[in-house]
Amino acid sequence: MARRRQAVTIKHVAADAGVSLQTVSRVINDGPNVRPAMRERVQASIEKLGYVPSIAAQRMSGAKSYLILALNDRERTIADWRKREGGDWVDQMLLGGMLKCAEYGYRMIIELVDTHNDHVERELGAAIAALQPDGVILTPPHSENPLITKLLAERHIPFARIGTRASGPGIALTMDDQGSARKATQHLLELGHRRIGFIAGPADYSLSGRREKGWRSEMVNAGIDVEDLYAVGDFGFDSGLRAARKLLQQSSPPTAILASNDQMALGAMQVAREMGLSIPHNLSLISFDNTPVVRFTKPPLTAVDQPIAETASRAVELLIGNAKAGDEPLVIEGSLVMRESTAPPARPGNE
Amino acid sequence: MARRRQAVTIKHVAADAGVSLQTVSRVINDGPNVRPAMRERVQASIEKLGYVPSIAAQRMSGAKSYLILALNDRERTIADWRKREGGDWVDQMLLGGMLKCAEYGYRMIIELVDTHNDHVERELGAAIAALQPDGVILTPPHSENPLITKLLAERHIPFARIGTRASGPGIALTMDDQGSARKATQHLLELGHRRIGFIAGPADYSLSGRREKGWRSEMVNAGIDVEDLYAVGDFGFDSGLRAARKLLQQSSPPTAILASNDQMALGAMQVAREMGLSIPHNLSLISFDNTPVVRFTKPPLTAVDQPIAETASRAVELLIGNAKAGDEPLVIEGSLVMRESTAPPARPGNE
DNA sequence: TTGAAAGCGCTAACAT
DNA sequence: ATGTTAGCGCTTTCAA
Repeated sequence: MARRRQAVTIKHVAADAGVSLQTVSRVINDGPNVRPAMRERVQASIEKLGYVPSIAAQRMSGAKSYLILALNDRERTIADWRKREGGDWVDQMLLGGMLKCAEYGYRMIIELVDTHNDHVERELGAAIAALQPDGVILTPPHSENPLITKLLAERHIPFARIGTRASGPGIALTMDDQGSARKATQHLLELGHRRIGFIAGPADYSLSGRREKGWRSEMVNAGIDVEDLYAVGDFGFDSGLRAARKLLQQSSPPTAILASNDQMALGAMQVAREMGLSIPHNLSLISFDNTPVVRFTKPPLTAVDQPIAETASRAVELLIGNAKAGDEPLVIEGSLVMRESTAPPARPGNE
Repeated sequence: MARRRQAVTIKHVAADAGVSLQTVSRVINDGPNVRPAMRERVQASIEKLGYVPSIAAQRMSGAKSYLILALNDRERTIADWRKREGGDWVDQMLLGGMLKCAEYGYRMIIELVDTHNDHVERELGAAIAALQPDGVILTPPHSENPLITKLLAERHIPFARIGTRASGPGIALTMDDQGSARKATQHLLELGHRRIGFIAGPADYSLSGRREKGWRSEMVNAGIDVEDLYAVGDFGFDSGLRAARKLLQQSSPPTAILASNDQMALGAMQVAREMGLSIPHNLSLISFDNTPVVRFTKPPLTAVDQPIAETASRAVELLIGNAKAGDEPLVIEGSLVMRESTAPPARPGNE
């Protein structure tokens, strides 16, 4: 194991520029009290020698680590990767978060941690001790795990909680699930649908509740009785199958369905096909998430886009401190991406 | 900026266990010359205090950084993420690489670098200086960029080159493109196809050549003239469209097509649909890569699976040094995933 | 088998 | 405005 040393250190630069270490350090960190001439001379040496500060050394002397930890649920993430169903949550996090990190000289490290685990604290504690990140991004369901938020708060590590409105320490960011659900429901309403079914996500995700609430409130606003229009799934394809059957195999079935995620929508699609219902002619369908797969179904699905990249990007900015966090949760609006799975109901006003 | 210190350091452990720093260090690193009793005592203190060594400090004193850098092409990766077409290269790298890293206490950091850039060396040099990774994983097209391999070799940083057979410094790993192409072609041959078209990838990817070679050699073996059965694309959907048209709009079109990646296969599918050719009845289709999207097409595509996760995992093992690298490139075999896009030709023996 | 001392590259605190 | 000193947490000499 060759003992590898830094090729060119602050010392080399100092020697080359004929100044003290401290002056070089000041230049690197944009510190005050350096004459422009001096600054330039040092900068020139830095360029010449191709000097880049060692993060490890910077960290050692109490400065920043330039590391942001993105915490994802271990079990779920690995399962998604293995299934290869096209979910791109992690990619979008990287797209938004990692690129924003890079802008400021930070790196993003993905860390997988089990929420349903006695040793969350141990696992997370170990990651923090080893890496000493300058900030942590929590994704659901970690965002609402008190064990995690407590630990982070105690250690005074800045953190962002994505996908939650719950108050508490840390910066809360939400993708406006409720508003998006309203938009989707409105769209269906405007097309003339009255019986709009809803497939909810599992209760242990708070966003499931918010999506449901958005749908429900629009329905109530429109004066529509919501009875028999509600089903629950677990975000999996099979649960979408079951939920859609329940909704569609009744005497007066919905003419449109809003599914709380893409996989359940795929399940609903399958049921429609089995029942000989053509989409969008006999059944309109809108899904949540807008993962890649909805572009390739027949027909392509109208879907609520979750602005994951944008949200991750904002989270990083907030953590790094180049943006100010308010007291209220930061709401990043999603959008409804129109494709070909929605149309007016076949028999307007049917019931 | 609160000057954050390590919560529990090696000193605390030493004090708690009543031994010297050095002894604790030996225990942490499984060093020699520690009596079992001593080791246990120290271990107990470590557990009790929840001590985890600081990577920064370890790195500072010349030890490992426990960081593996995974280098991906910036432009291509970002474009893929933005397109959201379901490519999951990065995810599979993480699945294989990151999990393997975790097994040994390492972390994997994804780094995006432009290959077609005068300052590749600068960019990479900066990342290395800042992070001081213990190993680097190169993905195409970096794997064959001499600027990069040279830099890494000079600095004596262990690195793996994925997707190349080229000799040179570093560990070469390939996913057996040629063998996979042979398998796919054989499968088509066994089904009774003779006129098997091939859509090649762009020439600047060496794997394009290997895939082509596999197809060509099987065809020659079977005594089939390959004329008019070959087209080239650039891995994009549109190029698949063009290539398929060229292949299919001739007097004696192929009864089967092997496309060098999924997106081009999608293009071919579209052309078939336009021409009223049903898959697999009138045209058999096999694609390379097996990204998520091929599960959702109609019909689902038979595809060559690229074992990215497995390859990344092996690369990490080799880099960390828990496996020995041979001189020859390590070949990780892909597999043909059977779905519904292949069948015997409509009129057996047609030409 | 154990411990003490030196130093890794850098920055904060304190001179000058 | 610049330089000097001390120390971060750890590992590697070297000494006992």
